[in-house]
Amino acid sequence: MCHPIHGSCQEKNSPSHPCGCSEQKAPRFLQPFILLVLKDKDSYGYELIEKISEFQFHHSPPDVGAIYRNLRSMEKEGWVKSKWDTKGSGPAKRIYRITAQGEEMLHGWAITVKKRKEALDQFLRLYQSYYKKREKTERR
Amino acid sequence: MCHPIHGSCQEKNSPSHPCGCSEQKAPRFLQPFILLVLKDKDSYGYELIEKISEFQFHHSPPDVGAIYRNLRSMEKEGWVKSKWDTKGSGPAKRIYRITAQGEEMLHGWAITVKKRKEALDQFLRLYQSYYKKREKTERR
DNA sequence: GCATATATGTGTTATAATCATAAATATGAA
DNA sequence: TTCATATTTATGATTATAACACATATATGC
Repeated sequence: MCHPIHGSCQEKNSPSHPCGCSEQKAPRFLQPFILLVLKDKDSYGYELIEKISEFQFHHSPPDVGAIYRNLRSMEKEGWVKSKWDTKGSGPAKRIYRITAQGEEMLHGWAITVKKRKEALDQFLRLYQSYYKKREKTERR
Repeated sequence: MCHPIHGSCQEKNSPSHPCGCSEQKAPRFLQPFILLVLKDKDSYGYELIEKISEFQFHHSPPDVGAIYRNLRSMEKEGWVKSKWDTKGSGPAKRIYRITAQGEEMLHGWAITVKKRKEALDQFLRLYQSYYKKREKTERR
């Protein structure tokens, strides 16, 4: 198996593993979404949950635990770094910023995401050739 | 949680669950690919592995165990049905055919796949707006 | 007979998702 | 000033899934 955040990935620098994640069999995409949101602007767990929900990738908001655990392990791997923000109202926030390494990771993820998207396109084209635009009319 | 092949899906007929799978959080797509291939032509485990590999959805062929276990549970659910084929050379093949229920399932999957694809498009558009076509030049 | 290709399966472990809960801090209301 | 609520971070436990490894059976060609 090969998932960088859990450190079990062999041959991280092989040509087929541009970022250590591109060749995963069945990745979920919480990590790259976190990285992409952070690329735009430093943020923290609670806010990330809201922002990622807007992506409609996750019909329901991503799991709270998953967000925090991912952030921590991503920090351990060096893709992001955090500092406490005690300013502002409410409890202190742990603000995350994407690192240079994290951006490298994001580039790798982009390749993975693109491949996946193309496969889904291929699926949909074939599907539509079998059932001409069925889903337009028969949506319950 | 909601994955039909493992039978843990609550409220299968709710409006947000058109096929019992459309609202999954992070589905992998082996099942719909199997169904789509079967829609084209009856097939069996070993052949499905080859055909699905060609989809380049799975950079490496799908797990052998996953294929057979999925086929068995899909049959239990009624999406496909099988019969032994002893004709031809080599060991007997268990030939699968998609059922009417299976096609309903496939329609639901198509909605899921489309949503997922759109989210990935959204990811890629944002990504490319941050790094103008970086992956074209900096591919290692 | 024996290696090999084809074909179907099972067992186990590693990883990830999900659900439940805890705990701390500020805010506003009673 | 106490109490409920919103915000924020976090952990524990359970289940689901993926990945890897292995086992079995049948034909085919040497």
